[in-house]
Amino acid sequence: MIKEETISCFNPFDGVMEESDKEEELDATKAKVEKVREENEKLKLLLSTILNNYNSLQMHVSNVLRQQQRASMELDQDKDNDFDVDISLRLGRSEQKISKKEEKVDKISNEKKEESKDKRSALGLGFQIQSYEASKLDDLCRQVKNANAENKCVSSRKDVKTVRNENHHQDVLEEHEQAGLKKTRVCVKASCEDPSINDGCQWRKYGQKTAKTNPLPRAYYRCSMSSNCPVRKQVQRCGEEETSAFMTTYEGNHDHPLPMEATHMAAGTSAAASLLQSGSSSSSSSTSASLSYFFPFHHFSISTTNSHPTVTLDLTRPNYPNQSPDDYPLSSSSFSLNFSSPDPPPPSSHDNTLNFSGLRKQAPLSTDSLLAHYRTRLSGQQ
DNA sequence: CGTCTTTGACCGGCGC
DNA sequence: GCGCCGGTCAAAGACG
Repeated sequence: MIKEETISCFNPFDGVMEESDKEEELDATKAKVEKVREENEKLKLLLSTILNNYNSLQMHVSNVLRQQQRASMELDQDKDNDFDVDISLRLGRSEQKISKKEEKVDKISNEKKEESKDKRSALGLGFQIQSYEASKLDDLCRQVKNANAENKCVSSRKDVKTVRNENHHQDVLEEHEQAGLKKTRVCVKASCEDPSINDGCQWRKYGQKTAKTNPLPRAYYRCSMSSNCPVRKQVQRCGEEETSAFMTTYEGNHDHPLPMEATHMAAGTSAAASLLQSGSSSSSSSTSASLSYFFPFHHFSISTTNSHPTVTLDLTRPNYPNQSPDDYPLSSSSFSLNFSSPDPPPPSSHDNTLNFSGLRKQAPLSTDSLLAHYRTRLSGQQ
């Protein structure tokens, strides 16, 4: 190579020129190489920064998971101790013994949860954060319970006994019945493509009727997760114009454990039922705030129709008053329902209606989306 | 074959 | 007492 160059530079005139050209070329190439090296260093630095960020995020996620595990363990203990207390319409866990069949159902639902967890994220944040939030919900349930207890203490001696009684939710039900009131109902109005909204439970349809007041048929379902579960629900379209909105009415107490997806709704509806039980006087800030926590962006009201004390939760009607971002629930976007329709419902024909305002605004950037964001950046850089 | 849905019949509460 | 109406039952059919 050098020899060839020497030979080619044999011409004394051209040789000087070519030599200086070559040197310039060499310098330019060296400069280019240097630039590329610098860019390479920069890219390396950027990559290491991203990797550091990713690692720290992973650390954060693992911390969250650890906290969640601790919280869910406490949640289980609390459920065993006092979650069953105080709530008349309890769609959640009960004290009754679980049959083998129900255990099987529970196992299956847990397996399904694992599957869906994997689908949501490789790190499984969706489900984990739900259960982390569940511990918070449990705390709020206790707040509702305490608020109810305070109200009861004020009202009468008999009620004081009732509050102290472990099964006082049964007493409250009896009081309702004595007063001519039937079982507590919780209506949930939701926008949904499919009337059989995914509320975490398995339902078996046992009837359909066209009510006089509404030309659209009303479907009757009973819970099929347990053979003796007394919980019923009715599903009815809200009107011809709002074909995507359904009113789902829940009635009764589950006698079996529920999957986590169902306990979210159950905790909220239980809070609603507790609010009802404590009477119209319970429009205290704590109880309404608790309901706002369970159904953060939506409108809810209490009414009594045909002797049925009813809490109506309107998930089609956003309610976004002012609030600080610190008040965001951790994973409000994990709710299983589809809140697509912003249309307000027709004015309620119910009487004795108390309205409460939700306290929370928009869902924060979830950890899932944060991870997705980082993954996109990583894949783009590498 | 088991499970679920459909649908007409039936029952009980309520108002007149 | 009667009729209306909401809710439930249960047989038959559909479906996987």
